[in-house]
Amino acid sequence: MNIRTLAKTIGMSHMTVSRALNGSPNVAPATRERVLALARELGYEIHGPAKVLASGKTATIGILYPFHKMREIESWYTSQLMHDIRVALDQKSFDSIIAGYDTDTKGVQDIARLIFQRKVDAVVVIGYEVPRDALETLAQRNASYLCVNPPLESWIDTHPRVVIDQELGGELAGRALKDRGCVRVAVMHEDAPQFSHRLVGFRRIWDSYETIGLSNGHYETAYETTQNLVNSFRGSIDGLFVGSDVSALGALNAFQDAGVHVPEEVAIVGYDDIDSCAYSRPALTTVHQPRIRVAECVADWTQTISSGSSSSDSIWAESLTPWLVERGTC
Amino acid sequence: MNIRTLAKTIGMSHMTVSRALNGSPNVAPATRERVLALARELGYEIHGPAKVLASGKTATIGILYPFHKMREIESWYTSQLMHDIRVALDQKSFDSIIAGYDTDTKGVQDIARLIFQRKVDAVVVIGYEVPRDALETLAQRNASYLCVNPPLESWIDTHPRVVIDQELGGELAGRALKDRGCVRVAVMHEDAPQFSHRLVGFRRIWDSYETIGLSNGHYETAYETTQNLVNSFRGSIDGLFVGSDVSALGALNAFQDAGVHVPEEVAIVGYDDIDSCAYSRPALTTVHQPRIRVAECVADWTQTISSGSSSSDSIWAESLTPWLVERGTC
DNA sequence: CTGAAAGCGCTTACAG
DNA sequence: CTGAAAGCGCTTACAG
Repeated sequence: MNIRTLAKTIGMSHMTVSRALNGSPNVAPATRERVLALARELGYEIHGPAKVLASGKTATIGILYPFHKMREIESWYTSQLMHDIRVALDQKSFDSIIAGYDTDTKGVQDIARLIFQRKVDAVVVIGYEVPRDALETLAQRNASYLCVNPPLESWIDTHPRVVIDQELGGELAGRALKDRGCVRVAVMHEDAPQFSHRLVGFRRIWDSYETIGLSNGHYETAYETTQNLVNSFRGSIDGLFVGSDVSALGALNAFQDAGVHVPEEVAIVGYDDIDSCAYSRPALTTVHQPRIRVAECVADWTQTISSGSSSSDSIWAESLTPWLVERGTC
Repeated sequence: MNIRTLAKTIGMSHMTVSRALNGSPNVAPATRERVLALARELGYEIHGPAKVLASGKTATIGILYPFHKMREIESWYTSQLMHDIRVALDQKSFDSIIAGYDTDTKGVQDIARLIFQRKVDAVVVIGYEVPRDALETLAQRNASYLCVNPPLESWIDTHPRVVIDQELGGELAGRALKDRGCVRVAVMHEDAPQFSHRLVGFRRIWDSYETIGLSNGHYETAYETTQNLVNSFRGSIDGLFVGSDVSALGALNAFQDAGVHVPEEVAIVGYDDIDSCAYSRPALTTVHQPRIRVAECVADWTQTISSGSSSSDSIWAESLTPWLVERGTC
């Protein structure tokens, strides 16, 4: 059943049917009613790809996330964020194609593909480690795209984005430790760009701190790293800022399993505010990144796509503020 | 840049270019090389929707999950499962459109839409609460679809599916409690169809048990429910089987916060084996549902789609086995 | 308010 | 192994 046979059985041209189906104002109300009723009755469904080919619009948006992360289910925060975004997009009647990208230069192809192949109207790129080339490619070809939690290098200012203030986040974590009365603190994180920005804020509060590297963001890695260091930590530090909640949970458990009291002997502050922060004992004090607001921003940005105002106008940008969630570990 | 102008600049018909791009064997190797090289050099990208319109294949699959669940981020298990499936599909070169469906009759439209509009070749429907109508609709229209963790009513036998043995799962939980030496146990779960199947298995081990209802699957709900009952539980039960890990974590924390020792006074077994089971203290003993194997099955099933053998042949079906993961709570 | 023409960018037969 | 024709199911101008 296509639009032509539908039109034939109703007894009008397929053009009128098309207009009625698409809610064009140039249709007599009575005509519209008949078309809509018959279409439902006969179970007519529009052929999406044909519509896309003719109209150029897909009503679909790509959500891209750093793939190595998810393969290892390392970042719950990103996982939850993606779903918040998907739901927000759904409410604007966009379907979402979710896909991963490599964070090295190969990722350029991953990121550009969906848009260049016209499978989507626009693309939301999540992550602190987007290959810069990918963004430039998108910009050159005049594609619609939005960076969410992008790298905070200065070149990002040229690209549409929604960012969360990482420096402030680090500052909040540092202040929490300070307010609790800690005097010697450490910072534990993997080697990824977002952490250096958080540390800028952290340093506003703390002149000096010990740094502990993590080879990745897995719970087990943080657990083992902490376990190995627990004796040297004992009495030497009384506060710890961990780059992500999953890692913070690993550190917390390692401390407690070794008989170190949290927060009495060591206070801990995490980052992200994933759901499981509330499940540990003591529950994890952390810096909240406003996922829902990010998703709302993405939905708002959506208005931009159709109006294709990629030209001279100012770059679409939104900056959001994190906040501290005090629970039991600090 | 479309295929015709590409063909023109190479100096051959666009048909030959199409064949070369699609890896048809009926192309001279030398020709293929030239086409591929030029296409890359000129940055040609195929127009997806046009290809779909002409060929009827989208190279995209819909992944559908029960929406009310995710809106409340109630089911981490489902969330993780979806990503496992997406990655498995990605490796077979399918893009994934992820969407939610209502679990009442309205969900029929949600589930059928992507396929009827030809946005996807097939659909993977996740969840214990799929509206039966939706599956019948899909079957009638000869659509390709696969149920993952479907309701285990007998009518499901008519539909392609991958199921996990729920009765066995419940039995494993029951046995774990028994083996630990528990004598009076309770079961705590929300009112959803999968739990009745698990209880069938549980009853193979336990003739009688107390039942505690949960109004939903949120952590807080299980926490509060347990908190309110903790005094009557004390000394009255020594084992608890909770329908999902998130709820089990809530119960565990409520017990411990009230000074009840786990597992000494009350042993707890959860269900799903989500990541955060390992983060609690004691870590949660639970029944593992093999997500990765489910995703592999979905990827295998993918072969079915093209061969369109929906007719007489036997229904595609796969049954997987859960297992117990012993940690600290039982 | 409605319709006939042309075209979106591919692929599927069908010839050669 | 290569090409000219026809068509996939819509929408976008353009007439009326």
